[in-house]
Amino acid sequence: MRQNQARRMALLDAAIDVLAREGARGLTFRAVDAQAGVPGGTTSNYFANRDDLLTQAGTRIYEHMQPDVATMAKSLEGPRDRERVTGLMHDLVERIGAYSVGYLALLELRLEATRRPALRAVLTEQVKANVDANVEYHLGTGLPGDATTVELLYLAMNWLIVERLTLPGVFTEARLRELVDGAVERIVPAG
Amino acid sequence: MRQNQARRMALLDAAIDVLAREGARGLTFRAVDAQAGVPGGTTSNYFANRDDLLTQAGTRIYEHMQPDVATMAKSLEGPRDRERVTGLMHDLVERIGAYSVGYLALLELRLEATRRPALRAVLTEQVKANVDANVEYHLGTGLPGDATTVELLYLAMNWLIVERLTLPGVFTEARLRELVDGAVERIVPAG
DNA sequence: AACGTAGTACTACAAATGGAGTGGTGTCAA
DNA sequence: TTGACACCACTCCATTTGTAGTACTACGTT
Repeated sequence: MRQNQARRMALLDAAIDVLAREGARGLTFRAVDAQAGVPGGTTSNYFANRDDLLTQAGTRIYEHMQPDVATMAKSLEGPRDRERVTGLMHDLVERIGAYSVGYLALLELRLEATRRPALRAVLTEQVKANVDANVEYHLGTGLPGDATTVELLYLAMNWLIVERLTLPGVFTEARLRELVDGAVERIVPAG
Repeated sequence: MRQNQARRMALLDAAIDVLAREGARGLTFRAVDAQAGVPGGTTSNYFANRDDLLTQAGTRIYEHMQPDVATMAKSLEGPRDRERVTGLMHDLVERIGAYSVGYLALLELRLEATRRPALRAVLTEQVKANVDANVEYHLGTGLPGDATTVELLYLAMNWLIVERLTLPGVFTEARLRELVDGAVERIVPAG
C-alpha cells in the first residue's frame, strides 16, 4: 500500500471523473489509471479494493463541493433578506453547474450506496453534515426562515440541479431561473 | 428479431429490475436473461443492442409509474383545497416507495442519458409529458396554485424521494412526512 | 563523495471472468 | 408442411485483476 498522498488525491480526482463519465460500475482500477495518466496497476497499489476506492472518493467529492472562501465572505455583507437568499440559491446552482462532474459522480455514488452498506454509511454522514451546516449557516447569519425552510430549499434545489444536468431539455434555463426565484418567494418567509 | 410481445414485455420488466439492482452498466443481455428466467441468448433475439434495450426500458417504466385508476377516481371527490394536495403528495411518496425499483431504475437511466443521446431524447419527452400532465391535472381539477406551484412541488418531492430511497438515514420517516406537509403549506397557496 | 536502504514508479505477465453473437435442433400451431 | 419461436451449446473477444520483478529516486550515514 503506497503512501504518497499527492498521488492518492490525484487518483481520487481521476476516480471522480471516471464515476461521472462511466458510472459506478465503470469505475475500475484500470480506468482510474488511464484517467490519471499513470501506468496500469498503480491504483491497485493505492487502494485495497473497489469498496475502499468508492468510499474514499465519496469523502473526496465533498472537499471540492464546499463553497469557496470568497463566496462565504461575500454572503456576510448586506441585509439578511429574501433577496439575499435568492442570490445564494442562484450562486449554488451556478457553482454546482460548474462542477457538474462532481455532482454527477455523487449521484452515481448514491445509487451505488443502495448496494454497498459501507458507502451508504459514509455518504449518510456527509449528507447529514452538509444539511446541518446549511441549516446552521442560514439560521446563524440571521436569514429569514426556520430549519424547514432550509430543508425545503435543499430538496427543491437538488432536483432542479438533477433536471438541469441530466435532462437539460425539460426546462429551459430561463424557466429554471424562474423556478429558483419562485422557490425562494414561496418557501422563505418575507424577511 | 422475435415478435412475441408478452415475452418482450417480460424481458423489459426484468431489465428494469436489473437496472435498479446492478446499475445501467450492469444491464447486460445475459443479466436480463437470468433475471427473466429465460435461456441465455434470448434477450439478444429481442433487442438489437443495448441502446435499444435501454430506451425501451425507459418508456416501459412510465407505463408502471402512472397512478392507478382508483387513486385518480378518489381524487375527484371532495373539496379542492390545500389538504387535498397534501394527501396527494403523501400518496405519491407512498406509491413510488412501493415501486422503488422503478424509481431507482429511472435514476440510473437519467445518468446513462448523459452519455446516450437517444436515451436522453426519449426520457426528455417522457418527463416533459409527465410534468405537463401534472400541471394540467392540478389546474384542471381546480386545485389551488399555478404552474409554478406544481413544478416546485415536483422538484421538492422528487429529491425527497431520492433521499428516502438512497440514503434513508439522513431524514427520519417522521421528518420526511413533516417536510411533505411543510412543502405543501409553503408552496401551495391557501385555497 | 560513495554507499546502502526504503519507498515508490513502472512494466509485464498469467489467469480468470464474463459477455456477445450465432448456428442448430426441438416444439408447437396454423 | 411450414413458419415462428424456445432452447441449447459453442466460440470468440474484450476486460480486469493481482502481483512479481525491475528500475528509479531521495535521503541519511559513513
